[in-house]
Amino acid sequence: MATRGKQARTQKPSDAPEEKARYHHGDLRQALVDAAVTLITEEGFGALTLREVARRAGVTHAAPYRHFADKEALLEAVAQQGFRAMAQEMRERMAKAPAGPLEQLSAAGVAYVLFAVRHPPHFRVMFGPHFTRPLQPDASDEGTNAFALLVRCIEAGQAAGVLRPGESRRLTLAAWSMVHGLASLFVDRQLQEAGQGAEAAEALAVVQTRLLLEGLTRPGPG
Amino acid sequence: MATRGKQARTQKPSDAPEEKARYHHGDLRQALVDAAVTLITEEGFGALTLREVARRAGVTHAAPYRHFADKEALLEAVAQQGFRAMAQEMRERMAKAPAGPLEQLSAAGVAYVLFAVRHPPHFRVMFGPHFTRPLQPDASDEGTNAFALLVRCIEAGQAAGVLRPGESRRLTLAAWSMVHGLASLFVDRQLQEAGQGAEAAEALAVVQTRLLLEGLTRPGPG
DNA sequence: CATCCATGTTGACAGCGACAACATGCAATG
DNA sequence: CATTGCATGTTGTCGCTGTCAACATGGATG
Repeated sequence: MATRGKQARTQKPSDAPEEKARYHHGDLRQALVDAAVTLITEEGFGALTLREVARRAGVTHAAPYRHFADKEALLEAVAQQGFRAMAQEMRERMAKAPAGPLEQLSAAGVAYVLFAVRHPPHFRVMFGPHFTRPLQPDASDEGTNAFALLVRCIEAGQAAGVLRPGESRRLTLAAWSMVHGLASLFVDRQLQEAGQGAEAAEALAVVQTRLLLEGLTRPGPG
Repeated sequence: MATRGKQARTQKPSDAPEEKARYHHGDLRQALVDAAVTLITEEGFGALTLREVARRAGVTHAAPYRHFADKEALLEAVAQQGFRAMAQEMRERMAKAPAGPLEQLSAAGVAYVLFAVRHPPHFRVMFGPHFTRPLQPDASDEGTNAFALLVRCIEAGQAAGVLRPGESRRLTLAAWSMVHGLASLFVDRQLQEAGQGAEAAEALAVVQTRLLLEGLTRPGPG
């Protein structure tokens, strides 16, 4: 959405095989991705049609096939964009938070939930039932992997002695399940009572993150 | 799936307006629901077609419209069946668990995750992005509401003094988020490393439930 | 036995995903 | 600058789908 802009025009095509979209339309590939997201936002998944996406991008119904093998490939691009954006938002919020491991973990979790609330189409495509083939490895590599960020927070907290020791993946899975569940419930409109805005989601995420850290059981005497 | 069987045949149609399916086919309405679930399981959501569902039920392509207003109405029936089945499985597992509030809560959570793992199509339809209109109230009323079961467990635990006091809905949301997130991650194949079987899911759900109760932070001295 | 109406069928239409054949225009090459 | 190649976009087509209207059928009711 923000990190777009035209690419360098003097580059050889063989240098950047992924960004080959600047001929007639300018950047049809990205325009199609954006149109798909807008369409899902406005009309829902049932209205997501390759032909309508093409219409909104101002091209004919077969033009998308020059950039995507099929409808699913377009959704894969949406998912990849989503994974990148989510990881970036998490990193940004963590940078603004205090340096402590618990604060970093909380920031990561809140950012995870907030991304889902602010970008429901991306979140749903990323984790929804829309893919028949597994997502390309690029969608889960280092720079775009939110899970890796959680793992690092957890291990830092264990190293600092503020988190329960043991297999870090267990703790990570607990944190991931919590924020993913909260995000899913928001996106799937199961939490209407709690309010729909990003502020409500943020407040809820903060509270729930703390609950996860401290546990549901009654705190010991003292 | 199991609780089917032909309904009483001597009943007046006006007495049971919901179960009006036993004329030519016998019970086409339920057969269509079952065929839809099977089709999703075998071929994925992309292959879910009213015409294919009709084919598998042995009727022509327009027959489903005598039982469902449109494709979405068929999915609504799948979701309702799912909500009922999930609540029932949770009740059954809670009945087999010890009577303590924590044990009951754990049983409810584990059953929630297990339902999702064992019935992915139902779970995805129930919480997925497939509906343009909100689910019928029947899908979220008493007998079919898993959330209500969680609330009762939480409040019982608070009354017994073993759970943190305060707004019960906050604790309930934490528990719901955890199990819903775990279930979603399983169903959406984000947890391949942890194994795919129901046993792996059950073990993981038990561990994660305990982690939620006790918290991620290091237990105090003593 | 006669009738009615819920249930199932047939036929049709517009829209969709996907492919093949064709048209266009940038850009590298001379 | 003119030529040419190939990435990009267009047109036309196919089978399939969701949905509707008109029609056929046969159990239940009298």
